[in-house]
Amino acid sequence: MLKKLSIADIARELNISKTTISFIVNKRAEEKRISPGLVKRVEAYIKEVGYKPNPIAKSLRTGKTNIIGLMVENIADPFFSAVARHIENKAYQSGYKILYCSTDNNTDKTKELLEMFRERNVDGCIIAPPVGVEQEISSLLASGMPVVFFDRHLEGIQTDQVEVNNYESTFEATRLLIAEKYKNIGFITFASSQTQMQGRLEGYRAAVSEAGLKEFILEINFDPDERLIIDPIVDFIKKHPKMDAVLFSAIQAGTNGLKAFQKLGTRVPEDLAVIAFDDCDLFELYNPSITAIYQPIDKIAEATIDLLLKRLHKKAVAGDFKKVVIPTGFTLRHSSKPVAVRKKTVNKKG
Amino acid sequence: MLKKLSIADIARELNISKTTISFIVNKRAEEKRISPGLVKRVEAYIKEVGYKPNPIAKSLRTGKTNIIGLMVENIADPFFSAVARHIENKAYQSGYKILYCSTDNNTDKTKELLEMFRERNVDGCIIAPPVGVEQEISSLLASGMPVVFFDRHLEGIQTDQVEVNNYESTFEATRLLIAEKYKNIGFITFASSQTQMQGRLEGYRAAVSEAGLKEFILEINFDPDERLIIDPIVDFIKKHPKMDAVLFSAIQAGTNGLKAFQKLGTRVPEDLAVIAFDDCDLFELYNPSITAIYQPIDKIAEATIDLLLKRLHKKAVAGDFKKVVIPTGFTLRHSSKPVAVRKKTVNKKG
DNA sequence: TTGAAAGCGCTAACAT
DNA sequence: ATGTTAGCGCTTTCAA
Repeated sequence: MLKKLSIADIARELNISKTTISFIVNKRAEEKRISPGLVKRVEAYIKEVGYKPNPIAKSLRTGKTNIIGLMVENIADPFFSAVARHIENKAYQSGYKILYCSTDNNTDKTKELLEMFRERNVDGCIIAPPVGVEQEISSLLASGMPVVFFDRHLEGIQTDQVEVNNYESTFEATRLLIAEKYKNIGFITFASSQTQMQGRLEGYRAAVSEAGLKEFILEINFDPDERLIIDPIVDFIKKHPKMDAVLFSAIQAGTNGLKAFQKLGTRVPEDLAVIAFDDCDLFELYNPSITAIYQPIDKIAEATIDLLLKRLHKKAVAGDFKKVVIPTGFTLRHSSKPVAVRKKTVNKKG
Repeated sequence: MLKKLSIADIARELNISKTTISFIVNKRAEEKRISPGLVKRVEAYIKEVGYKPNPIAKSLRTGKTNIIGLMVENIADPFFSAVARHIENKAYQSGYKILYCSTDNNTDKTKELLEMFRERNVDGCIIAPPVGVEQEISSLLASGMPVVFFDRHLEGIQTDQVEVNNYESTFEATRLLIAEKYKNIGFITFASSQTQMQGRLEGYRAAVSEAGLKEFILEINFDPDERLIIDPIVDFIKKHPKMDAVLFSAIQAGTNGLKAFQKLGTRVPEDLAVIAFDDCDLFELYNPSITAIYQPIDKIAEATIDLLLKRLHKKAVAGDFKKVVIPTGFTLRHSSKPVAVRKKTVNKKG
């Protein structure tokens, strides 16, 4: 392994200046009116010896890194990792690499991470922001850093953003349960002031209120330890025996909700009809299958990275921010309507 | 937003040299015997104005980037994203950031990505390698880049690696099915010459052969389009009506296998007993619950990043590579043993 | 049409 | 105990 060649080595070898080579390498030969002969000779030599400009030196000089900072709540979350995958694809196609990090919705950690993005000179950021970092994001924005929010936004901050129609999704889902004659519809969610969670909560509340029904809301403090999610759900269900349907606000609520049902022997939809926000294989294969609101992850990711790339390529007007709203989809399955003929369940016999 | 301060600004302001400041900032004041008074004055000023050294300039000078390259098959895969999460935690604790990318098991793409890691001067790489990039990895290693393999390795390449005991896992799982008196045990896997998949296949074959039973093997060409996984499974099951048990070699085989069962109306374990490699909520909540071999992802990730950090901190002896084998766990559920008293299933009535 | 040279911000060998 | 200075490899202004 020989030492990597620098532009100076090439210049010396070819007996021409670094400047000329730099122009050729950066495809500015024509603009700089370098003779085609020279261009050919240099390009041939570069290919022959496999010269690649050092991106770090380039960054130091230009201030550009060709790196995008991606900040999600948790990269292990299937939603965020799927978004990351799509973003990665598009970013690499445009020559950008991705530095990722997880916030855990921790404000202090997020602030550090934002500071890191600034120090590292990432060219732009894609962020699913926790509340409480408004000031830091504003400062980042003020310093000229392009920032695109996705999944949620921060009140009072003007920047590009991509979201699904959270309010409408739960509003319609709740109305569907109401149309099926459910009278006591619960909403199981996480305690969060994030905009997307607020939107989902408000959609539910509006539909229930419109129908003159009573609210049953459980707000769980999110914890990676799933027992701390399952147990409150168990308690909530026990506490409200009249509840005949439930809407889960997020995937972790839905899957842990099913685990709670298992503990309690709750029958779906006989004891409790169910609709879940976010879809997954489990909901398709569960018996009975679970009706779900799904987020078109590919569309969300693509809109997000497109917005950022437009900024990076200066195709977007400074100060003119876009808000893209992606509609969710709905997968109607068996958990959300009463069974006409009630079947005997095997569970009770076992 | 003022321009960021450089070490030169501080030097001018404090009327001392850049060198001194550099030593102080890099905690080498004592070693360089800088007077405590000065150290204090400088540190106070630095804190006051919030000076942070520019990591890019530092990288250019030192050749170190404090960036780790993480290369997985697909960051959207729950296994890999969970590994990524754990690695991220540990890496950030040690001051390293992570650049990630997905190979899709595509050789050409992987080669480009490896080249990118080299160009970008990442300090070390964590790689789940596809076959076919032996030469490129060797060259990377030869140039002094620390590389840790995980999930699988590449034949003939000496480097640190972390894996689970694939062979033993499927060997024991198959023996378990044999002990339950299953006679025609199938193995549903993906066509792959990767070491981990080969290990799982061989474990199955050894156990079947030991018991003098017949092999039933389905090798599917992996495709992100799940229909192209489900359909072959459906065909395979139809083609082998005598098959009474099946072992899935990976999560995508298992989940799509259940979808195939759904299409066919296959009853578990009455028609087909099941054990799956990799565990997930679906297997826990499916009816009947699915027995699974699980990979301790936290342990895998920790062993991997530890190995790399040891290299980066020069705590590992050059040329002395470690191979860490993490034992899988086994979650015995209801899909892997005959039901003593056959229950009538509700499915058939509905 | 091409080249010389300054400088991005930092580190470290070499003074003093 | 602290300072001078030469780069790391690149881009770009200015000059020729």
